[in-house]
Amino acid sequence: MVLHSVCSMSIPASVSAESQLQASWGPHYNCPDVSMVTTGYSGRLWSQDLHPQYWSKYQVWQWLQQTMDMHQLDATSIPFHNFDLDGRQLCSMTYQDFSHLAGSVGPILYQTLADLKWTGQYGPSVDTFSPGDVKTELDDLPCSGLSFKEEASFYVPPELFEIKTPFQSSTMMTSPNPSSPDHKRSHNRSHQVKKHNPRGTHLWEFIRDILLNPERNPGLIKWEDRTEGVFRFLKSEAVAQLWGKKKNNSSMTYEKLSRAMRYYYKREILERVDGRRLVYKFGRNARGWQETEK
DNA sequence: ATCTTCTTTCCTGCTT
DNA sequence: AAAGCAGGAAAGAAGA
Repeated sequence: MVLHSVCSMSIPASVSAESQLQASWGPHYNCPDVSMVTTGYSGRLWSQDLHPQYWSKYQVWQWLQQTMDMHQLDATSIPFHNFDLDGRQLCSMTYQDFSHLAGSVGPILYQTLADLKWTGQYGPSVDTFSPGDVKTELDDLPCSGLSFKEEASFYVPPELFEIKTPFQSSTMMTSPNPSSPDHKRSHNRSHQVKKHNPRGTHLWEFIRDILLNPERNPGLIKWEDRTEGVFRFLKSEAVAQLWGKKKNNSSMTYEKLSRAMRYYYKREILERVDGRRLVYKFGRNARGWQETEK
């Protein structure tokens, strides 16, 4: 039980390239501490006695993470990099600023911070802003509350590039380098997200997010028909490796990944595309891939 | 403790 | 022949 790792957002001087690759920027991916925080939450979630005004950037991020967690929101639905702010800057943000920077989650963050500023703890906002206020049932899927542009603007499959965001550093510290199958199993699903998406990013979301970031998708997957949601794997094994890396499973292959993909047919997250190798199509239950969500 | 969900792993057979 | 597809079966991991 370690709260230290939670978002040990301080960036250690020696973060290996490998660990960077394993990291991701959101709890969505493996920020183990998140659930710890949730678990340990007992009325007063925020342990800092400091007024928000005096928070460091690190503390701002901690607060962000915990707030998302508390509201059972997927942390991928906000661009953490937009919150590279210290407490003073955070406190000077208006309601509109929050909405602008965090989309549909903005009001929740604004309200939560407002409560915190005036009461020093999480108060009525928890009830005032239930997740249902900003989420629909279908919103259980990450990013679904945002438009394509919004999500594409901030989601960055961390494995695909080496830019280190502050949040990445927090997660990378806690990701052991897997070397054995046993190891991989014991660590990969620890806590990524919560109730509505308990195991963190699903495979189809991982695929979707690669597709939504063509500028950082080095020819792994491409759209065949953007409006119809048809896409094709260009480097099937590379995608599998990335998926494996994300799950701390070094033995992932496209064969196994594709089996998981085929299970999506039944759930209508994917539709079959007959006769075409490596081609899939998003189904009616896949969310967040459309340019303009219906 | 048990159930459920979402994979992961392995497999056989088929198709391209 | 190799790679990919289809889908059954079993099991693991973790949340409810």
